[in-house]
Amino acid sequence: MISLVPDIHKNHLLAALPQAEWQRWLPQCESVDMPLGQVLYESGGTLSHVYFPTTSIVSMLYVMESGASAEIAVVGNDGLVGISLFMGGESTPSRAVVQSAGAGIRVPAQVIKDEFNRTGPVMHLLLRYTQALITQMAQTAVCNRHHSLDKQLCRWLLLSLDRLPGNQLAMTQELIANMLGVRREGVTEAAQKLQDAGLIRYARGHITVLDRPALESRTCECYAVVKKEYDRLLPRQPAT
Amino acid sequence: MISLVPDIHKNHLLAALPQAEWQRWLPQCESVDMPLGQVLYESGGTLSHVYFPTTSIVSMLYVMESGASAEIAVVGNDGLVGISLFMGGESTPSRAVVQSAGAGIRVPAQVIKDEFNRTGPVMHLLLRYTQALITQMAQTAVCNRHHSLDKQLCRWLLLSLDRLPGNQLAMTQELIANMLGVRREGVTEAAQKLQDAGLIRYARGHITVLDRPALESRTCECYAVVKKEYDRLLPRQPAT
DNA sequence: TCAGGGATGTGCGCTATCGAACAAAGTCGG
DNA sequence: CCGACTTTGTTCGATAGCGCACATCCCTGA
Repeated sequence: MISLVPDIHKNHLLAALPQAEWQRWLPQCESVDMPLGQVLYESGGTLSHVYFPTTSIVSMLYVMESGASAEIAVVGNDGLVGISLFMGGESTPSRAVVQSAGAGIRVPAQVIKDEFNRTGPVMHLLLRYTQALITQMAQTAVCNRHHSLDKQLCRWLLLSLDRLPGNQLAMTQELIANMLGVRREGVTEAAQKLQDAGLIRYARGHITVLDRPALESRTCECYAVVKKEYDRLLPRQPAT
Repeated sequence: MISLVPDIHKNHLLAALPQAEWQRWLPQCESVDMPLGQVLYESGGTLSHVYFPTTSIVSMLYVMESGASAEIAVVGNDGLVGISLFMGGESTPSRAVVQSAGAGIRVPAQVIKDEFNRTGPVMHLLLRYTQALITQMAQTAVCNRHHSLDKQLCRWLLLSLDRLPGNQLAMTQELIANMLGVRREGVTEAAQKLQDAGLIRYARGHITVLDRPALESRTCECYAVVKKEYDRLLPRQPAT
């Protein structure tokens, strides 16, 4: 019953599967609301479901003993949250938090494990997605090391934008600072530069991107590396 | 013929496999020398073999347009180089370089793919290893963001040491700087502190760790997080 | 309509790290 | 044993980002 989960094609990963595949587990899918700040899982915790965001964004972030945090990767309508279920580890030392409110589709953990273990197209798609995620994490490490906050903010905006419909995102500077692992004031300053240059407009937790190409020209190479790898590993034409 | 590749048990990943598994592809294994600086694969390049280091260490690093570099993960006798082969991407945007000369075992790409596709214990072990590697990369990102060079150097020394036999490593400060993505002078300074404190001794490319516990107490939480996750995902008792 | 609180703006001293230039010491081949 | 090269040590000014304190602004709800 596709009517049960009309959003299923809004998640690129699900959309990329041959019908025959996802129709099998469609009955197990469930549309869920994902409010800002919701913690999908805690560091070291077990996962009851896998989440496929459709109009939301989820951050994988690591929270240190000191309370400081850093984003490791971002997942939106291009992917899924909970790879450790099929990778075999069952948990990870990071936390998954809804960073931009919206909707998603969730599937019970056992269902995704069973699908994975059929070792067919689903497995290979999930593995390719995992590799794309690995690239994102690797590039985050590089970017954290070498690039200025200004550039990192551009990268972050673009990565988020790519994973949402539209050119807006609801996000305070405070939250962005937590993701990037920097001070809120630093984000204020960097965002101001972008606003002064006419690339974005923001007000009290709402950011609108006005000039995306300019944003791309201001970011570091990291954004392009990640995007290219996602496009390579997960082409958007529907399989079949 | 185990005599062909006597070192096979020196790689923990291989050692963790049930005999029945690796005996199947043992004939395809090949002991190789891995000299310092050898590039196992280039960013975006294809892999002809998968490498299981035994007494060597391999760094996955990303080299930026500017020439600056940063290590993403380190692989030693605990793992393998070339996960993209079975993850389905065939390549990655990073480079794999031998960081500490030694030996390893290599297996033709097709063999590892075939083994993986049997979807048995080999596959699950490789996936769990991949998840451990993911944790390492994630923690690298966090560490790059928040921790001082001093602490990062300790983490790096410990991670390297864990992946080598003995308590020595052959490594110039210049090379370490490339891995950490910092200036060589910074490494000199940090290493001096450690030497003054009697934790290590180094001379022209040779580092001896004298007081490992002290090193562990000086490092950041990142080391323990990674180690714990490796131990959890890849317990050392031989399977079967 | 007014108070309260969330969100953003600003200034200031501080520190880690950078970039560059150069010195000293150890190693190796001839 | 000598010279060239590699490796390590030192200094100095520049700078990005930090931590803190506080000002301002604007939305919301009573």
